[in-house]
Amino acid sequence: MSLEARRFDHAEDRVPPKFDADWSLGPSRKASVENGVRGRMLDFEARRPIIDEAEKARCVYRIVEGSVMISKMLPDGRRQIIELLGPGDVFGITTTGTHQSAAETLSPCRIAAYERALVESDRDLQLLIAERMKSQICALHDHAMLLGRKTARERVATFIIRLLPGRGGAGCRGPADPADRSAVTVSLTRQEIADYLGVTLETVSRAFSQLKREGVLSYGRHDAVTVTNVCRLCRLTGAH
Amino acid sequence: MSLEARRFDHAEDRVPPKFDADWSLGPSRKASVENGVRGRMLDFEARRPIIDEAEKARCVYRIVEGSVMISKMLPDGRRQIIELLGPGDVFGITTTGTHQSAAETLSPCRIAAYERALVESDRDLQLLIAERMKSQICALHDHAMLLGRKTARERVATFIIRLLPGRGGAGCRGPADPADRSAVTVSLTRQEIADYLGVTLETVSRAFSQLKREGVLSYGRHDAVTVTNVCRLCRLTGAH
DNA sequence: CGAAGAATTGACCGCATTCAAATGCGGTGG
DNA sequence: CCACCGCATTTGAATGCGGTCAATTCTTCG
Repeated sequence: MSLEARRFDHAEDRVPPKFDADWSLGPSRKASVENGVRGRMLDFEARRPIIDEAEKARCVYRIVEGSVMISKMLPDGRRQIIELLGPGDVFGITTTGTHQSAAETLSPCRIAAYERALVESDRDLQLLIAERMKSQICALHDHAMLLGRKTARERVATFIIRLLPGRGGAGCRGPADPADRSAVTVSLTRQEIADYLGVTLETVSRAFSQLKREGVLSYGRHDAVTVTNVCRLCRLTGAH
Repeated sequence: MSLEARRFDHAEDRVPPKFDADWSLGPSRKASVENGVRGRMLDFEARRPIIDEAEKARCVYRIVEGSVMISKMLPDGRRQIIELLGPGDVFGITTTGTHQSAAETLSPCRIAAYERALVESDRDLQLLIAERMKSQICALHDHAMLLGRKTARERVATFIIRLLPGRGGAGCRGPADPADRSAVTVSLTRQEIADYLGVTLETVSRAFSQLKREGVLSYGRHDAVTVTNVCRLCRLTGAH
């Protein structure tokens, strides 16, 4: 159970997003929204706020490129990172007129912003968004299991496995290659990983160190990790 | 962090659902799906499994009446209850062809089951489902915050507040009525509450007892709780 | 009334948090 | 190139919240 009340405010170095006027509203086309994107296109640098918690909800957003984190804070400063999103994922969805969580870029991003009115009038867009919501719901389910029932070690193992595209899920059945290595870039700080996994940054650091000591991971720079034994890591996630 | 590996199998007393042949497929009508419900109508008694984890996904479900819990289990028996759902909520959504979580009724239920093929061909239905997915995503976000960052006491307080319809959210600003009581029925066992909140049943029990001792709650039978002081309880949730 | 299951309560333990200090790394300017 | 600074990370030691194990009480139901 985490009680740390450390405060976070990246907000002080807030910068207005530089966005191209690349938007083509026009009459609703039947054609896929994938290609000719309606709505504004926004470009952000890494670590820029996109949505503030409690901000008035104007748009729904869809990531074209880059990664974004969605988070919430309690009044005393405890933060939980709710989702880590990548290309295709949507955010800024709310049932009230107000956003209930904050969004911030983790890497340079290209993001499509759809006015709420536009979304409401465009069924193709609604379905595009709905489709992606489904997979995000599944991810939220998995994450609830992690947050509610997994040990710190299992959380970290699960986190790293998720960074390996295509591994850990359906691809990781049985003890495949014993000496099976794979490099990943961890673009989050220990604090952010901790806030995502519902533990403290010290606990995350200890888990990384232990996995390194045990020969499951190896890394020099903190963000360039090599998973030395994918299958062993997989068995540490609690899910297998 | 929870490590208990108690096993749950309500499944042994499985009973085939008695469902009326109340379905009216017919050609897709523009009219709201709310009234003339397409798809099968199923009736369940309380505590009946609807979906098994890892079951092949045939249908998407929508609750007409009653309440349902969605859960997941780790191989060693740790269980997490992911969502508690009521009328209007949808479940059985998955991106793969397989369900990734189990569903079980908590009360007698009337549930609409839509064949996946039907859903894919019916845009009105897709939008109806999408609309509800939005609010469920928001609930999942809130729950992630609870699971990741709140203390046991705060979790229980939050849980009880959520049972009070219309309270705790937008309705609970400022110290309103000081002596403000409200009765609720807790239809979950302590074990289920625990699995929902990511703690043990003993911890839930202790939290209830403490709240009772402090005069925030009062109850004789375990499931008929009166919140003696709603606002005080609200302040214990960590969200205010 | 008695049995079975749920809930409560107590005692002890352990994992993760908390507090604190040391180390490592990247950037900046002399 | 190196010294220095700021920040993230690592590591250590102590504390405490919630988990675990176990015994008791309460409730329901046959």
